[in-house]
Amino acid sequence: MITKETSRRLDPERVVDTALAIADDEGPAAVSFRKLAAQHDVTPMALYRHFKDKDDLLAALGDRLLADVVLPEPTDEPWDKQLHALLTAFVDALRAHPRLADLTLPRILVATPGLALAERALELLIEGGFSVDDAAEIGRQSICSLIALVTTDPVAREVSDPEAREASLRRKRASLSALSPTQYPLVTSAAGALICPSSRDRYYAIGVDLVVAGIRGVVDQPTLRTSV
Amino acid sequence: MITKETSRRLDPERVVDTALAIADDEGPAAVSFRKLAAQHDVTPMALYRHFKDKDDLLAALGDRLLADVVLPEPTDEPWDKQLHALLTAFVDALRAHPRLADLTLPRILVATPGLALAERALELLIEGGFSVDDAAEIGRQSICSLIALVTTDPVAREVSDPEAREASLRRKRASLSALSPTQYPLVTSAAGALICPSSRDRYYAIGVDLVVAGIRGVVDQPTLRTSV
DNA sequence: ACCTGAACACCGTTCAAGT
DNA sequence: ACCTGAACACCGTTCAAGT
Repeated sequence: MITKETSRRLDPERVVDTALAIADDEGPAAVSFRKLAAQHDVTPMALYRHFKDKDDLLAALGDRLLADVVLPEPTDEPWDKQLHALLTAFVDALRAHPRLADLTLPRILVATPGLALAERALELLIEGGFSVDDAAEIGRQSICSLIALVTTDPVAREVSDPEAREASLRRKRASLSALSPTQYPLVTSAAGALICPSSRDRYYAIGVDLVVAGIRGVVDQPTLRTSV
Repeated sequence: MITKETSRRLDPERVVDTALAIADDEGPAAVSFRKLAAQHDVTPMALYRHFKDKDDLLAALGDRLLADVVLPEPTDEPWDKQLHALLTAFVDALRAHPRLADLTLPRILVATPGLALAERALELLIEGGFSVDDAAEIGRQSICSLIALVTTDPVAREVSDPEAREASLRRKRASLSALSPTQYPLVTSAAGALICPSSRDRYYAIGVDLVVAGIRGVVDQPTLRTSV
């Protein structure tokens, strides 16, 4: 029994692999059908058999990231602790690909791992006392915040080239230290922390803490009571 | 005394005006030097006298948005109430241009209105009990969250074309209602709220509330005490 | 200083055609 | 079903040149 790989010269999964690699170090804008085709010894048009258009390819990248989310098992801890663990799992998956984190948003309610995440988040929020609709709204916004957290990861944001990265940091530092300390006393004295956080782990820990603390603080808050 | 407009055929501010208009309804990617040049009866290359490159043009757009921020006067209310007002002012300026909100992030510590906002935010956070460095970190993350809030504004996100918008909403609703209600009971029952929030004002109100509640909840929290 | 013209090295995507 | 070839309508940007 011989493999029937006669007609399938192109494996879509392998195309996504190389797209992921390109996007990781040059950003999603640098991913092009022409580049991918060249790397797979094929005409650009061949890709259209496997991806409807570029958006479809990027959607596949988003699905890849979501597939890396490992949901924590339910425990008997309070809802907010479990939500914290759930959101940390989400962030942990995205952290590996900071430039692509955005791509997950439109895929969450489509890809299976995204749906599982959403379902569990709603469960916990409702356990926390939110109505179904409020849970949906709060959950949506929390996910957006965390994606933004990853997207703006100050460590990974710059180009992979470490020398260009250093140059950009120096430029930022210079522009801040050129400011008048009497006009902007706090901005100038916080320059270091504003430009680059002390540690990447701490950055993400604070990010998730802020989101969960926000949710905890907003239960039974007047804004949610507003009809409309 | 006659106007000396002999040599300046091209007014950079007017170019930014039309770039803003294009970006507002087709997104920043649709802004091109060639299109702008055509609309101003000039060669694409003429723009390079006024903008170093496309990034420089987009930076000018970011500055435009920041210029619309109207900082509230300091009052004698508690720090968190004042911070709420400050962040609301920021969001209010960005809301007018949801597709461009991202462009402000790299300009905040550069443009004057952004610096004023940052300085005031740091003041209030320090008044709230944060160290200078923690205030910087928390402030940075809060701004990122709010930009994401605007960027993902579910009402304005889709194309301006209201018919295409309706079609996209229908497609999303259909994809959610195709899910198994036994497997995803909450996602399916919250479908409406997940796809589109009830009101735009409420959406933004909840967004700012969440951020401020998060900050309030995180004062004196263990994560911030971690050295490093 | 400000603008033009031609050119280079890219894009996504359509359409008709091959096997 | 899967891939090719040629073409269309775009991009940003460089370089040399005009006034």
